Amino acid sequence: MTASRTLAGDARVTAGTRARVLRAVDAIGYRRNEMARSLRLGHTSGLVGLLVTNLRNPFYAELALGIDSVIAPRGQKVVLCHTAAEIETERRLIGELTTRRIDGIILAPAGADHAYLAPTLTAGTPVVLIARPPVGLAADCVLVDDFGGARDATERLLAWGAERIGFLGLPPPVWTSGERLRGFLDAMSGNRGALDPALIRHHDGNVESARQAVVAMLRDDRPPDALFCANGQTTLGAVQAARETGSDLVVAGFDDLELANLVGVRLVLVAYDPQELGRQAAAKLIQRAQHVGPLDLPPSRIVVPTTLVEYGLVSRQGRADAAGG
Amino acid sequence: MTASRTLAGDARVTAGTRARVLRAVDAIGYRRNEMARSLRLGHTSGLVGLLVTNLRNPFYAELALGIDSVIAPRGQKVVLCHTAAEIETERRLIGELTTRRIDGIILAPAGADHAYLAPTLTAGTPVVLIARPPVGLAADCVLVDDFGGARDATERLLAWGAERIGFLGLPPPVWTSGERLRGFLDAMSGNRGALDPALIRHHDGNVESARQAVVAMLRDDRPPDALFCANGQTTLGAVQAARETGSDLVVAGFDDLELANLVGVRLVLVAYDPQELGRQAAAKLIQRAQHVGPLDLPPSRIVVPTTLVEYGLVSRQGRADAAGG
DNA sequence: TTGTACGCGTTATCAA
DNA sequence: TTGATAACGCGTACAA
Repeated sequence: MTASRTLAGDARVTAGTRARVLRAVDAIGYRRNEMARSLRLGHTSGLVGLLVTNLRNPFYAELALGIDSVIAPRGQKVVLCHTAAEIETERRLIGELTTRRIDGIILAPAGADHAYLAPTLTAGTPVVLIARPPVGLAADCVLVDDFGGARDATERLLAWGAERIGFLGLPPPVWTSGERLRGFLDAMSGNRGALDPALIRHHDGNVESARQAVVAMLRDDRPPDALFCANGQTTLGAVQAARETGSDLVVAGFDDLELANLVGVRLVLVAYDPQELGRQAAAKLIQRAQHVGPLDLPPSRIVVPTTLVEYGLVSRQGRADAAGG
Repeated sequence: MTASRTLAGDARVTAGTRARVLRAVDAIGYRRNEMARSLRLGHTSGLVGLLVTNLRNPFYAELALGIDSVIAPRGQKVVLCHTAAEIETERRLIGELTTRRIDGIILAPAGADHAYLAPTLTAGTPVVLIARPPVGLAADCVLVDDFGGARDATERLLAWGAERIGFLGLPPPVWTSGERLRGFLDAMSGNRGALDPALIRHHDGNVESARQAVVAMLRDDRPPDALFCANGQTTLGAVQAARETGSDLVVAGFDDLELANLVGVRLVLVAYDPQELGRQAAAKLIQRAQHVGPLDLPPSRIVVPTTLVEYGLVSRQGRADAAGG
């Protein structure tokens, strides 16, 4: 129909007919159907799937923002899916997304084995893994420098003179916690005297379980004088525990913290830019979508760097007291 | 084709042919095209658009989670769009979403006038506004009890014995800040002596501008002894300023805070459940989609309640010191 | 400049 | 039980 040409901005339409078409469009509130358009044109959906395990973690909101900043200028949008860390949910959602001809998937995987994604990749839907490397699969991933960040933070604790350093994180199956433990141990290898295997502990993953674990450590006969916390929730719990027990515990942890300078605990935190992870993942997805065969380009592993941020103690009088007193 | 019937689980297919179809499907990695399917069936996209002004605000992540918890069991998904508080971007995104036959839109509007949404509504796409009521439009909305929360928190400051209470928020065009100012003034009407119009101020919206504004107030000849902060960023800045100047300022504020008990400032915060807003908005969207005419059901205004949370001062020795010393 | 025919991938309907 | 045909709304190619 001529209407199609008019709306497409085709020059071969009389000004008169164009006006008539536009008037009619306005009258009936016509909007062209993008689904039908995509079907005819062989387009994909213009949607990028983002699957996350825990939307409450502000990390994922920042991640989404980074992705959006790259894909929105191309007219693409983010479909946000919450897997609740359930592998079955993750698989089902991936299936539903691919049948909608999604442009690509950015996945923070729940499970340790990602082989089930192979058919999705060979079917032409690019997948980029976030925060964990692929296992049993050749796919792109964007990681945080978990090992280096943990090592650097631990070395800072040693430089501060810590003599008994503990480690608290999530149980081993979680890849990031494992890497952070490796980084911790690497730093400690230079000062084995400060390392007591009994001070390497794990907790459930929420703030409260971390708090209880740290309280238990602090009330022990030989409490640590410093603690490395493998994730943000752990750090929150540790800070609460240190204040609650009146301990002088010095804390290192992954993920930066709002108001960290005011919590009354000496801290060194591993900071990184979650938006940068999103930007890198989205860019890789776009690059991958432009290549036809999945193996034109070898799978890449992009590592986002970390930095340390120190927080001393701010006294009630407003002096920054870096000596920890 | 018989393949369609097989995949649809139609009973009128021989076990033999069914097996042959499934084998072929497996061999070529066939996935049915949901876009074509929707076109034929007259379905909508199964997507709900969520447009937010600032993804970095954790409020929106919680909101998305609440929405997802209601729509995911129905097979729907959230399309997340970041408007960056730009009205033009908001309008463009809404246009792009409606052409994709989106099931509905949940919008945290950037501007004050929402009349431009009327065609979208009459075209049959339900819209629910979040956190701000519609202006120039008959549409559903889900609000926080901004007025009541602000009033309650201010009354708590008065009950604590505050004698000079300031107000800091975003400039008037922001509806929520206006409501919170109304609530503040309502509470103060019972104690006009504590009210000094010179202590009602506004700032830009980020933590740093709030901090500077509060430092200025505290260094004034007649500083406030308590401050109501109209949003979360404001509260963060105020807490920093109070600690930095060594002031005994007591702070009330909207939005709860992580580690609020440790920041060394006596606080009363207005808390609410952002997930509940999301659930309510999604439920309303679904209800609206089930009614054909836009006016079968009158537009509703759902208000989510708030609660107060008090934080005293925790001394370094671990005592909770509710007297503020 | 405008209208007609066809096909994108799928399913409803009817014929075989 | 299976295969053929038409149609969902749109855009391309060609005819008028």
